Amino acid sequence: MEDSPFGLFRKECVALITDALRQEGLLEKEIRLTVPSDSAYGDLSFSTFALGKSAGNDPRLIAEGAVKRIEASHRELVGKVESAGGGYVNFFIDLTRFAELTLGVIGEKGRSYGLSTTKRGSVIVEHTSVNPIHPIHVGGARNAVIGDCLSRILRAAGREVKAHFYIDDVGLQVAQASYGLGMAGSARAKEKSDHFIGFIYAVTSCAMSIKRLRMEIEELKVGCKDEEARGKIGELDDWIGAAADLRAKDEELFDRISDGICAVQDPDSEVNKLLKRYEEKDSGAVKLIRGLSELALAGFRETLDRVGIGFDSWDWESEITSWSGSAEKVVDRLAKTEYVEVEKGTYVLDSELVATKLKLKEKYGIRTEVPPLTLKRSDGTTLYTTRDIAYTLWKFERAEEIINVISIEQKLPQLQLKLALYALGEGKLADRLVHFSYELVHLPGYKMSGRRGRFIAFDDVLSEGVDRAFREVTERSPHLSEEERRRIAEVVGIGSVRYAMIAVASNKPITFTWDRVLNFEQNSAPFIQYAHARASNILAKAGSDPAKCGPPDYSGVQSNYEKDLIVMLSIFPEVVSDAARTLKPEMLAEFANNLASKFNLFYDNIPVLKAEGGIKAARLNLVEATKLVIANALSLIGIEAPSRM
RNA sequence: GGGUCCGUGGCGCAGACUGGAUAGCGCGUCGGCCUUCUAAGUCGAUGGUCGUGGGUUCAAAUCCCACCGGACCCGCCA
Repeated sequence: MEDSPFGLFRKECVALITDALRQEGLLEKEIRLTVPSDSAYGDLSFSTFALGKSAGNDPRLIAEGAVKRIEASHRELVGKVESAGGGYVNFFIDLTRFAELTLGVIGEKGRSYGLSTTKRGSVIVEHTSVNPIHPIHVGGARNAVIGDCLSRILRAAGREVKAHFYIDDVGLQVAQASYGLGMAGSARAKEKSDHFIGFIYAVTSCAMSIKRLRMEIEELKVGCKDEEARGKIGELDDWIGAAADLRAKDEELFDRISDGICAVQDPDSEVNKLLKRYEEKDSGAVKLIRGLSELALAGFRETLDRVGIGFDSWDWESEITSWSGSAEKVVDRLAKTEYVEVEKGTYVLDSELVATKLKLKEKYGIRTEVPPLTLKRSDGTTLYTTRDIAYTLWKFERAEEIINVISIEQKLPQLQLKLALYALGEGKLADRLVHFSYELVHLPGYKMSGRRGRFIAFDDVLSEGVDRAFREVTERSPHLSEEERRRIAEVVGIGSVRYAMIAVASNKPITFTWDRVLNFEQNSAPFIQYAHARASNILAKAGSDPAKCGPPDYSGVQSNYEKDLIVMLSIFPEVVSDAARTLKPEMLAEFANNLASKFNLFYDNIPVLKAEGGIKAARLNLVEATKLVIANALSLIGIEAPSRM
């Protein structure tokens, strides 16, 4: 790994403490330095408590001895060294040299500062992959933003990344929506096409659920099972409520689909037949289902383009898994193993047997029985996870590692997928398959449900964000042209949504509220963008020829404001590699926010344009470097950095 | 019922992988700062037994166990 400026300082500290301890006859095999809780304790520190414990010495004496040795050694970036706290060796940066080094490296590398130059192997990041039956809602938005940020960060860390969108057009839901679309006749989209499909799907699933529940309730009443019937009636009420909301949006279209479904004896079996025909590539089914999927995808592309999310590959499930026969082949291969049973015409993988026989329970932290996985329906069609096994093999022909960004709800099927790979003798692939799971986005008061048409669409969040940003920029910068205010509003509004989606750790649920997502104050994209705009403004006012200030004098850059800023800039490459290693895109958001915060303190306390000569030159370099690193950090989370706001 | 994840001031979060010095930040509330590089900023005040109880350790928000609370999963859906 190439060294960040801070990494060089760390290396020097490690070398100094190693040498000192060796001279004292106390060598630790691994030196671990920590960043102190307070900068009064230095920039890195070493704790001698553990050494004191194992060597039976007083930690304080060890620390004091080490400091004496280090003080006598040659130092480059390390300035002062102190012992403190009864067992710490605290290292302080020599700011003049460190500023020169850090700002020199940033100036030299420019936009590539923070990016790794080492190539580190290929990886497919599969993300978003929203079913083409409704628009991308806020839950899918979280997936899309996380996946896109992961792709950007891994790419920055030297991985050869391909972003893939898996189009699940062989799913039952798509068949259902397509069945409804068939009933809609000549109705065409008046709105964005994926929103239109979302409406069709919700109406269809409502109508079908209501019909099914009514029949089930009848049967239960005939059988005198009143208790169960009451439960179903509650469910039915919920669907009827959803249906009423949908009907209010477009009565004519609603009635056409709803009446159509009422007239059919068994719509569920009709949907299943449609799906079967699609898997068999029947041309009528293909036309209908592909037509619907394309409509939805056109909408997705529009939305994703707007937020700067692009894909290297759009993978049709039908082509890769069903029509190519690869899913069928997976079933055949698995059927030959001892793990698959044929029950009532279905193929079932005994996941539990795979886990126990191949001793995978401990590896995957499984403490209970793993439920079996049905591979094929009794009508011969395949199930999602089965096709996903085939798709996974397909992806492994194209990359060494796979990261699937899929919500936590699919934890079990993702585990079963790995177990299935092991059953196939492809355990090595399973080990290079990562399920990057993230928690759901909840709505306050009700549960999101595409089937009921109850969700908040990503498009609506973006529009609202941009509208609010436009009002904000108009109020603050009325002198800018409308065109420029529109452009800034787009960057700021969308940035704030992206930031909100990425800033919370992915294993924590988010409760969606407009004010939280569209926050323009601290800990938000606009806050960071604003710091960037301020830095840009200083540079613009400084003019194009900073060289006339003379050579930079870094000995004049000694305040804590400047120091904190420089240290922050110097750790950026480490933040990128840590975020890539631990798959934590939120680290970039946090870093950018902290950097902006440090810059604001510097901005309010340290004059730049009014400084003179070499000091002015040094500060201008610092501002330039800050502007650059903010932009670099933001670009890794897909947020643009405007120069005016 | 079983499993997984989460629980940090009134609200929203960071810190937990890799234990270390006084637990950080934002919002909110109250009070300041624009004749000085854009106030989407900033300063001060307010507010926390880090869910509870044990354990390990020189040292626990962090590791282990139990319990409580919430979310999610346990389909011939995805």
